Amino acid sequence: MGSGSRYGHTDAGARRLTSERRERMTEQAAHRALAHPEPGGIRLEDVLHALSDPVRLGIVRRLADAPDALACSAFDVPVTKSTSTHHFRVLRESGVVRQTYRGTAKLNALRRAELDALFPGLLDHVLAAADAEDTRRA
Amino acid sequence: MGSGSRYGHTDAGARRLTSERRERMTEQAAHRALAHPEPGGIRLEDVLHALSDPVRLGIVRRLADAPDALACSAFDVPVTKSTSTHHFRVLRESGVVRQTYRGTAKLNALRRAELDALFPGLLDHVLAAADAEDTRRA
DNA sequence: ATCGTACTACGAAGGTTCTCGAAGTACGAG
DNA sequence: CTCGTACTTCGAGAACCTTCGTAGTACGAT
Repeated sequence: MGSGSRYGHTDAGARRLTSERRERMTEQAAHRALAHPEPGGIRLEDVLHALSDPVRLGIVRRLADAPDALACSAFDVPVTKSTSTHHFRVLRESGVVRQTYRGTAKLNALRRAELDALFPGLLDHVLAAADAEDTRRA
Repeated sequence: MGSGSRYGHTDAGARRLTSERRERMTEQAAHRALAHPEPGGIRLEDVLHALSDPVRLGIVRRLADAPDALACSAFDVPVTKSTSTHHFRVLRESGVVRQTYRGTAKLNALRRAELDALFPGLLDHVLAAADAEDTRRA
């Protein structure tokens, strides 16, 4: 999980996610390993970026209310399967969720404890803010 | 400040900022009015998106430490003037900062009270998270 | 009136993101 | 083994973001 440069010509520009595109599914499934950032490699800006998309924020909110990990198919997202895959990957690579295979399903769990250790209260307040916005607009 | 569609073919896609590009500087300066979203029009996703850029987060952090409003030129951002203008506009249009003219300067102030009313504790926790990340990496 | 400082608008480049459809792989059930 | 379900990869398109340089406007001071 190196850091890829992004946007523009200067080194001071934003840096965000890297993808492990070169790892084919065959191999991924073989050793059942999905690349996750270590806690120390989780960056605030990536987390905020991940949460700034309505589809992904919806996924995270749903996940926060679930007692257990959920398969990708358990979410009612307004996009196709392939787009859904993309969003789950962004969430995983930013460190927001942890994904594990289980049979044909891929389980998703919020990395609550790790995020709380890094950024105390942040996730809860974002979730509360999302709820507050819902209430306000209702 | 309508909402423009963004990305892709479906209506379910993300929606974010609109720009008031058509207002020329002449007119802006004339009636000294910059478009700001009303408190009710501030959206969580826009705020998170605004804060997910390192340049903008830096601006917001500096602003949070300042007792008074600061001119754009008071910030030591690693980009050119025109790029800086862009970032300040994103911050303004997302509702994070309030901008007012004063002579040739444009003063920037965090919309703390309004943001706290909408999303209690969110801004403080993002700022704290940014500090925590700094500390951790030092 | 002229000058300098502060900020803006415009046009463009280059990369990223979100989206889709079609085809493919992995796994468990029958 | 074959089938169905779950998820992925690939290829593509459109919109968007960040960045820049150049040229321009606004305001205060000289």
